[in-house]
Amino acid sequence: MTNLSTTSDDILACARSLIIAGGYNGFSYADIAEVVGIRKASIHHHFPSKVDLVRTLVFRYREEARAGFAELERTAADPRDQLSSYVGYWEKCIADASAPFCVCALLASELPVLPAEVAGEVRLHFETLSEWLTSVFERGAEVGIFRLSNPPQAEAEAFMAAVHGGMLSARVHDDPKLFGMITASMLDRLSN
Amino acid sequence: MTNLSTTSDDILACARSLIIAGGYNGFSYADIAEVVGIRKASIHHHFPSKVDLVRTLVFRYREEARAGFAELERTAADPRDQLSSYVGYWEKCIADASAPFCVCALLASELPVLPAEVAGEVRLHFETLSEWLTSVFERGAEVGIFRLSNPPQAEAEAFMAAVHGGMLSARVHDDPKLFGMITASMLDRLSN
DNA sequence: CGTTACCTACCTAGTAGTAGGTAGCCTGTC
DNA sequence: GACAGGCTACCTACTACTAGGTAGGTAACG
Repeated sequence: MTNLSTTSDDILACARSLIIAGGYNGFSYADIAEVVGIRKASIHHHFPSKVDLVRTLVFRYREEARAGFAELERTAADPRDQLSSYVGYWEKCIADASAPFCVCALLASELPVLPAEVAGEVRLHFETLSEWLTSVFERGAEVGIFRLSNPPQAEAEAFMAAVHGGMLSARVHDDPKLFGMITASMLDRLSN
Repeated sequence: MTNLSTTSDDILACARSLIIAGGYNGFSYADIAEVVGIRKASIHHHFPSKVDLVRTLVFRYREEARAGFAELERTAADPRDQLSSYVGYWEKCIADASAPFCVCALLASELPVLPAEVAGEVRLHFETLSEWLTSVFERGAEVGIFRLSNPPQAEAEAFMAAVHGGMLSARVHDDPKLFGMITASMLDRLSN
């Protein structure tokens, strides 16, 4: 049991799901206060400003993602396995509605109106993600598991784009399986 | 010269670019008023509520898109040409920053917090788009121009997802060429 | 004379954020 | 062991400002 209060974690978790639903301007301190069961002013005690809150939130998200990639490097058997574990993770998040969208993908869409500090964190996540995917595609091509018609970086970027666009399509059609269909189609082509 | 005032068109055009930048909750009547050079209250004369404004805007956007697809059906030589004209259109919009994001893709990301009327319009656009893309892929497969490893619908959805995700990546990296790289990678695979 | 397009002036509700207070809990010191 | 000081986590009550929206007036025009 940690000696740190769980309230700030509750605030972060709540803010995360509110951002996933409607982005940076889609929620307020009042919304969080109601869900967490705390007064608006008390949130300012934990996070002086909204920028502090969201910057912290994205920073943690980024660290979690990085840890997830490291975990996949250790556990997954080969590049193909790594990719399908990655999309499988998202399929689960979308299907059980626990996190039906990537926080950073959502924030990225409103990047021009985001406070600079938040925008910077979002950009860093995209770099982390595209670097990891590129390394996976490179390894897959080297080992001969993937047959790529384009440079690994281009394939990785296209794959990443399809994942983010897939989240969007699944949201619009309110159909988690659509995400699976799209990512499966992307994975299929890697060895044909 | 049309006998309709141009002010309401100015308002719509302004709102469109504001939505492209930051979504539904990312702009206000005050923002529009300042750009168009009119008072806030005067916008309510043309569009009683924000929902009216955005619903109208998305409806027109949807009609424009539909007209664009019809145009491509008439002018483009074959399915491959249609797809590359489609992505070429977006490449231009992104490169000259005239409309660096699809209005409906952006609104779709905040779908859960969107007013129902607007959400409905957005969903209709996605249907229009995925139906057209599916028909293009079907025709391409029939004629033998495309060699698909998955059903046309799955390929169309993956293509559409990559286009939307590509806009996101181009925005994050502030690099219009990234969109071209991603879509080129998608097009390449259709005949390999 | 009615309609259109705009205006000023306003309203209510909500926004992020602040000031200042209180209750509980450690911790160091006599 | 008692107690003072400081710290954390919360509170009520507020500020300044912005949001979308309204009431009612005016000037131009067919």
